[in-house]
Amino acid sequence: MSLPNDPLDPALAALFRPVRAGNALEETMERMLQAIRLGVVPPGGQLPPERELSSRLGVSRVTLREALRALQESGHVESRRGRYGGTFVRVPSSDPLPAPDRDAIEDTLTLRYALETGAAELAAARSLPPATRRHLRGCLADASAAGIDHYRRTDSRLHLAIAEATATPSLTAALADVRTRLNALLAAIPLIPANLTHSNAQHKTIIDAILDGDATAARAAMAEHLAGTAALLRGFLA
Amino acid sequence: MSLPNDPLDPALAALFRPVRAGNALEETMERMLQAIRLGVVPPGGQLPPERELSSRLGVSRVTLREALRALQESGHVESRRGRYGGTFVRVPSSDPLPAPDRDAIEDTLTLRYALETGAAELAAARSLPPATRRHLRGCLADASAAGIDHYRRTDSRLHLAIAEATATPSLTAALADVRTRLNALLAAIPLIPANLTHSNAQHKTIIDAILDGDATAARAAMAEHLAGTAALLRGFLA
DNA sequence: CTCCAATGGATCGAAGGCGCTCCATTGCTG
DNA sequence: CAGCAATGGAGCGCCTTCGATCCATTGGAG
Repeated sequence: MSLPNDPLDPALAALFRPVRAGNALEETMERMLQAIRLGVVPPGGQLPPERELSSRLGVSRVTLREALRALQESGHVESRRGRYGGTFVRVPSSDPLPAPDRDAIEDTLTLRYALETGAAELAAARSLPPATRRHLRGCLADASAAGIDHYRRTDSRLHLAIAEATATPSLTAALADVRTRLNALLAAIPLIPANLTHSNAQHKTIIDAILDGDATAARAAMAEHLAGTAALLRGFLA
Repeated sequence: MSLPNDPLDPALAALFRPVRAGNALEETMERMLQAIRLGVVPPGGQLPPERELSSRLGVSRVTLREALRALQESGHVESRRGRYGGTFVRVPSSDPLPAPDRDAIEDTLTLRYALETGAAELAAARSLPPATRRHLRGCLADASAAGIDHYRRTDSRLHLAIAEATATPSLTAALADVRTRLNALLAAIPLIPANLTHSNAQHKTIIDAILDGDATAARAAMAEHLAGTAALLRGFLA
């Protein structure tokens, strides 16, 4: 009649995980940093007005402003008052991220594999509207043209664009999360020009397959692309 | 220098989504209901002690107890005091779930496709420990033996077991979430014996492929299995 | 029979977060 | 040059949630 609660069924552990990601303030800061680090809001770019942001994040304006004030003091953003004022992203900001442990690395890489290969396949299987096709090509061009400074930001945007192409908000959100975790890992290893060239070629293969509507090829190309990054990370962080 | 915030970049929407799932109390209730509905804690089974649960859920005991009291009044659980007391799951409880809209259906089914096919492939690609192999066979047998009353619970457990077999906590958690959303959809359509037989055959194919270590076959079998459910749902809820 | 350990039950003060309202600044518009 | 609109800045009272502590109940252990 009673369960063996000692080793605790892994299914239970999955369901009885923490309900809230902790402090609302910290979580808000984390989100804003995500947007900056992923390059979704580029350096110099303007964040949405506080009233809109707080509403989107489901957080009071008071809390949002506390988060923004902290980011201001840490030099990530800058606020200007008055009409046509706003909050702006300041620097490319190379913040040191905490080094994750081995289990967390495998967890991140495995979840990433499932989500990104799935997204690539699904994007290829859909009939993409012209605007989406343009966006994909644009992100690909940006990533190819990016020097070492902007590479990871444009790379993140390209991968996010693929997720968006599936028109599945949950999938995009999940992938944005895992991407943030991945960037935390990538921050700990050097960016080698040879890898960059290699990645660009793979990106082109992936996007071509998606635009061609070849789901199998898109999945395979993505899998190969991810394997490269995964091997690199395991090598540096093992 | 400023962003086109009007239609709002979908990537921004993905990042600037709500920080907290709302009320801590409601979220806690939802989690407990998940555990009950997914059959992770079977009818008559005992929940972990309040102190442990509140700690796992990252919620104060006060809040957890409020949630439990609500579930008690709705007849889902029952509490007994004293040593060897505890909180126990009461009935199979057929609660009516709110009907989701069309976009939510596609969102759920698409995310599910990405996660479940990924999980099947990854589980097959791993070298599974004996205990995991046994667990998979056990869940398969339970689902096959289950009558119409217990089918969806055992089915949920089987799919969760596949996710657990990947040894990737994030993936298991994500899949548990999407499964809950799926069950909300399934609750709105009838369970047809013919589908049940068909599903059981597909389950066997999937598990066999996983135990054989045939990743490609596992993915394909899972994709076919999901297509059946998806078509059924689209048919009934379109 | 007594004690004890494990569980649920209850209360209180402190902190976090929210909704609301009003203020301050700025630059375009007429 | 005066007004206005859009933005950031700041304060107040309320509700939720938390952490800690103590109480109540129960059944086995000694």
